[in-house]
Amino acid sequence: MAEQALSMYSEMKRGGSLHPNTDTYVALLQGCTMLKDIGNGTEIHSRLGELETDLFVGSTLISMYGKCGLLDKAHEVFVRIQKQNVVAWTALIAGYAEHGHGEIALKLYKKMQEAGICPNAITFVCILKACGALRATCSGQMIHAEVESKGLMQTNLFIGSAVVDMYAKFRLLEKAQDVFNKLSLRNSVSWNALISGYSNIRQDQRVLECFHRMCFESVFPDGITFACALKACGNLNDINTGHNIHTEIGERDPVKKQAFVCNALINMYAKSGSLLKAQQVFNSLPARDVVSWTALISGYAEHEHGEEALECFEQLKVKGLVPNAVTYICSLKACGAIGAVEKGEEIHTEIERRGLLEEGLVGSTLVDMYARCGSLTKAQQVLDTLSLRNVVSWTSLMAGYALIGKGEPVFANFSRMLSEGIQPNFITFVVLLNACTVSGLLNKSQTYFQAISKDFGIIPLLEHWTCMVNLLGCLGESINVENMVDKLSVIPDMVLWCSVLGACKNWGSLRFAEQVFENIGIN
DNA sequence: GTAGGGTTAG
Repeated sequence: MAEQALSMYSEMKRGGSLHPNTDTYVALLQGCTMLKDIGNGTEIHSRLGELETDLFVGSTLISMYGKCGLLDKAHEVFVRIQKQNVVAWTALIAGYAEHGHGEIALKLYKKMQEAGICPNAITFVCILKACGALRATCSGQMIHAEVESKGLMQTNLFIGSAVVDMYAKFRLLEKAQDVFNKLSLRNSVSWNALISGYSNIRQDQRVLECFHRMCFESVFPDGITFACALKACGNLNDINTGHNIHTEIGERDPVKKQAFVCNALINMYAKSGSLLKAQQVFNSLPARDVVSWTALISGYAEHEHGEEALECFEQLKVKGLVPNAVTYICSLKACGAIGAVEKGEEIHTEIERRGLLEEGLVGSTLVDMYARCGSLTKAQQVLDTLSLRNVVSWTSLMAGYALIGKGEPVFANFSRMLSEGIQPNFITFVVLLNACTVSGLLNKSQTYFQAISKDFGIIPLLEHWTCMVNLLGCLGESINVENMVDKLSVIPDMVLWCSVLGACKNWGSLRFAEQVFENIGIN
């Protein structure tokens, strides 16, 4: 439709005899908005002349620029409109709300009311969205109360869904669920608002419960519902449900053609380790975007197929696609896993060239890659250049030193990390205790072990006890191992028992080994 | 006749 409108427009320009009216221009600009065709949109705008200030044409222009993220242009048009009504205001607010400028959206909302214009249902939807994105809980609750008092919650499904979505974005899922339960009508959008909320806080079991419940209540899931459900299956390793959903999608024509649904399928199989299925779905796609490739790379990288992951990384570039930050992160993980340091260096150069080093987890993954490959000098260099050094990047570096048997730099970097005001996490302590083991430092390890709870308020976990048992075992402190097992504040798992048995084997403590086997229940 | 909801790779 939109394409047709634009080709009619070309025809009109060629003929030169047609005189489009406001309706024609509104339709044309809507076409450009749908196609995100800002080139044609701007050209049409330049031909408008006086018509630009018409309320209908002007509002459509604001919407077009707003949706395409050209907010300054949207604002300029808004100012030139003679008498802005609620539609013009809302179109402008929507633009800001949709492009991460919730703060401005809220300010405009206030100004609109100061100008004597009352918000309507659509304005509320936009402003609820802005509150959700900003995590503006106070304003959000006030707006919620206002729409409630106007009785809009029960009469307008858009509003009901927007309120559920807002609380979900606040991560107040109990509240979101509460609002949802009180809705008199629910459609796929209200369900999706709730489901995506659970999905974002990784309540994957809840996601699937909602999914089934929704189907039971005869509300048809759409592409977005399927995408959330598949993500949950991947996280839960629930390949059965995932496969059932796959079958269901195959029977639903518009849904199975949506790119993001197909990508969610690839991801589900890849995450659950069904790499063959992931590759099959991938191969069957008519068009593959960078997300499809990245989902596949991630699957290979996480399941010990580093070579395949890097092969995909090359292929995607051959196809003319541009890797993004997530693609680099997954590919670097593959390099770290198989020790492909040269490939890692190549990717590093690419990241620097494209200015992506500070994006998300790119920097810490790069440190981790060098550390795993044993290139500690490079790892240290990268860490030093990062403007934001977090606990993950510090710990990765320290783990790398421990891995090659160097304890001293682990302790030195730990001090530097603390002096920068970064708090260690439980993995940091695992690394520190391992460093004590490789350096044979019993006293130091005991100091760190005590510091876990005393200075940092973390309860020592299984992993920390295992480190201590390993250390005592290495040093031949068999009596201390026995004492430690008596004092455990955690329920031992097989990993810990194996460490204990390792210590027994080192020092020939057959008697204690027999006790261990009794404990595990093997005689 | 102009403005509005939920989504995939880390």
